[in-house]
Amino acid sequence: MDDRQTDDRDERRDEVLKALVEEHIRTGEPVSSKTVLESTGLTVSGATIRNELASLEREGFAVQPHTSAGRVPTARAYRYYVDHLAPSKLQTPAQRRITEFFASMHLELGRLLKATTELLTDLTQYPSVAIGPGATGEIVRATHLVQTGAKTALLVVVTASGRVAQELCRLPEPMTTKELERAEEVLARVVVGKEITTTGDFGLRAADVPAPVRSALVVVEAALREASARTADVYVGGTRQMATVWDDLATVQRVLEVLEREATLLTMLGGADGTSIRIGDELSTDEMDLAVVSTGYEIAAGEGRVGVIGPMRMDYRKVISAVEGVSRELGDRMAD
Amino acid sequence: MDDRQTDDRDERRDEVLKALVEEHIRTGEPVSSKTVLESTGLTVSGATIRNELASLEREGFAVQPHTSAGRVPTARAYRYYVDHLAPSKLQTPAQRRITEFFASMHLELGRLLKATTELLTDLTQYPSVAIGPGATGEIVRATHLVQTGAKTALLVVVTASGRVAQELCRLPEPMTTKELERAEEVLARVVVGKEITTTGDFGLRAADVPAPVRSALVVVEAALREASARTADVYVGGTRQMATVWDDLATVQRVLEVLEREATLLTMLGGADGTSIRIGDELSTDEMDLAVVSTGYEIAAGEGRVGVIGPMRMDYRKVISAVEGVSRELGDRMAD
DNA sequence: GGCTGTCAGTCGCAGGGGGAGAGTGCTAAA
DNA sequence: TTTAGCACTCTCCCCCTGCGACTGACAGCC
Repeated sequence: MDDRQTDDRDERRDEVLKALVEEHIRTGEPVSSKTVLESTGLTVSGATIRNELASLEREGFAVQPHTSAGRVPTARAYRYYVDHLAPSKLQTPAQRRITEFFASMHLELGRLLKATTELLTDLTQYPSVAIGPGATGEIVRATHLVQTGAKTALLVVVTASGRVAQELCRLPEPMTTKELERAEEVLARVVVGKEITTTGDFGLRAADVPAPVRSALVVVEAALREASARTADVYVGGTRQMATVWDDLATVQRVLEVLEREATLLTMLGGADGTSIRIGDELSTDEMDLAVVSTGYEIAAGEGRVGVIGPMRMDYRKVISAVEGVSRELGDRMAD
Repeated sequence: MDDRQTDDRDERRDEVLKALVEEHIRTGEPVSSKTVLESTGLTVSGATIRNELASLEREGFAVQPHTSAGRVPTARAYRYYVDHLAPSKLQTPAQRRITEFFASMHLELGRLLKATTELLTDLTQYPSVAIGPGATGEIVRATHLVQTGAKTALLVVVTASGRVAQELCRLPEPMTTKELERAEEVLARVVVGKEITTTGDFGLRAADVPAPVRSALVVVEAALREASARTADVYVGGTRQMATVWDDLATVQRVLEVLEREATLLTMLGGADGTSIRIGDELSTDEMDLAVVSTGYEIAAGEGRVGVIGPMRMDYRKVISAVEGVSRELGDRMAD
C-alpha cells in the first residue's frame, strides 16, 4: 500500500516534470500550473500542481524567473527528461530525406561532411558540426614532396582509404630539384604501405643518401608525425540559424566563439561511443543556454562524429533521431 | 574670382562631409552641426553648417533618422569619402604584426589562409574572408585513383605548385583493383605534366585499354574538368566579432547568411584587380549596413583574394592598410 | 495525510503623461 | 552669403498606474 502510494506520487511527479519540459520546449515561455494541468490531463487541482512544482523547484528541476511567473525547467530537468521521460524515437519522414540525401550526394569526404552539416541544419533548424576522421592509423598509399620555395616543400600523403593530408616542411637548407626528387623517392619507398602514427619512426634519418637529402628526410618524417597528430577536420554548418534560435545577442556571440574554437568544439561533442547528449552546465562551467546532441560514425577512413548544437529547449526526440539517422546513413553510404 | 569662390565652397563642403563621416565612424551616433563645427575647426557659425548639411542631404549624402536628430552619412557619402577625402595610408605598427605573422607561420596553403583570416580579424576587429587560388591552369604533377567503394573511386590531383584537388568519381560499373590500377597508370601517363582546365580534353576515351578501364577513364576525365571548374576554397574567420560589430540581431543573421553562401561571398569580394571597396547598396540591392574591403594576392599557385566585411562606418584607412598589407606579405611569403 | 478551493499578495509589462534635452529649420538682419 | 535667435519637433527617460498572470498560504474536506 505504501509502495503503491509512492509509485503514484512519483508517477505524477514525472508527469508534471514531463509536461513542464515539453510545454517549455513548445512555447519557450515559463510554464504555469494551469498549463501543466491542461497539458497532462491530470484530474487534480491547480493547487496540487503548484505544490508539485514547488517541490520540483526545491529539488533543482525548475526555476522561477520572478515570483509571479511560471516555472522554467533547468538543465537538470532536461537531463532527467531525456534519460527517463522522452518518448521513444519515431521513424519520421526525415529518415527518407536523409536516405535520399546520401543517395544523391556524390562528393569527396570533406565536401560530403560539409554538406552533411547543411542537411542536419535543414532537419533540425540548429547549427551543426561534423568532424572528419583523423589520419592516424591510416595506411599510406602514396607520398609526394612538392617544392614550394627555396627552403620549403609540401608533403602530400594519400592514404589507402582516400584521405589526403598536407603538411609544409621547412627544409634546413636550400635544396635542388634533383635532391628533392631523391628525397621523394626514398620517402615513397620507405613509407608507402606503412601506417602513419604520431609516434611512427621510419628510420629515415639513417637513409643511405647524401647528407642534405637525409637532413631533409628528417624534417619530412617529423612532418609526417605532425600530419598524423593534427586534429581532425571540423566542419560547421547552419550558423545562419543562430539568430533565430537564440534571441539574445550575447548568447549568439558566445556560441559563435564556441563554433570558431575547434578545441572547445571537440570537447563539447564528447568522445563517447554512442550518442551523447550534453545539456547546459554539463558542457562548461559558465551557465549557458546550450545543449549538444552528437553521435559517432564509422567509415573506412576511421571514426568521426556529427552533432547538433542548440538551446536546452530543443526537441530532443527530433534532434536525436536526425543525428543518429545521419550518422547511420553516412556509415552505410561509405561502406557501399 | 568666381572660380575661387566655387573652390572655397566645395572645399568647405568636402570638409563638412569628411567631418560627418569621420565623426560618425568614431561615435556611431548621428552627427550634429555643432559636432561638425568642433571637429573641423571651421570659423563659420552653426547655421552655416546646418545649411551645408541640408544641402548634403538634398544631394543624398546624409539622412536624418528623425527631424531633430543629427545627420548620418549614406553609402554615397562613404563612397565619396574613400574616393576623395580619406587620408593617405599610414605605415602603422600593424605592418610589423603582419610581417611577424607571416615570418612565424609555416603552414600549408589552406591552413595558412585560414590563419590569415584570423590575423585580419585581429587587426581590424571585423570578420574576414580569404579565397584560395583555383586549380585552373595548374600543371599536374601527380594523380591517383583510390578505390573507395565498389563503384566509386577518389581522384587526387597534386599540382606543380602544391595544390591538391580531390574529386569523387562514380564508376559506370564495378571494377577490380587491377583494373583501377591500370586506369591510374594510364591517367598518370597522359595527364601528368599537362595543364588542367575546365575544357581540357586529354583524349582518355580513346585510350588503348580494355573497355571497362576506358569507360572509367572517361568518368575520371570528367572529374578532372570538374575539379578545375570547382570554385576556389573560401575561408571565413572572425565571425565571433559579429555580435560586437552589429548590435542588431537581424543584421547579424543576414551577415551570417552571406558568409555561409560562398557564391554571394565571391561576388561580394569582387573580381577587380587591385583593392576593391564596396559600400552598402553597391553590394546588393537590399539595403544593408555592410561594406567590403578586399584585394587580390598573387602566389605561385595562382591568384586569390582576401577581404574584410564590416559595417559601413568602419575605419577605412585602417582596414585598407591591413588588407593590403596582408595581401602583400602573403604574396611575398609564398615567393621566397 | 493529502487534496482542494479560495484569496491576498507579488511581480512584470504595457500604456500614458510630462519634462528635459538635443538639434533642426526658418526668418530677419548684417 | 552668413549670422543670430527663436520656435518647433522629436526622442528618450522616468514615473506612475492599472491590468493580468501566477503563486503561496491557509483552512477545510475527504
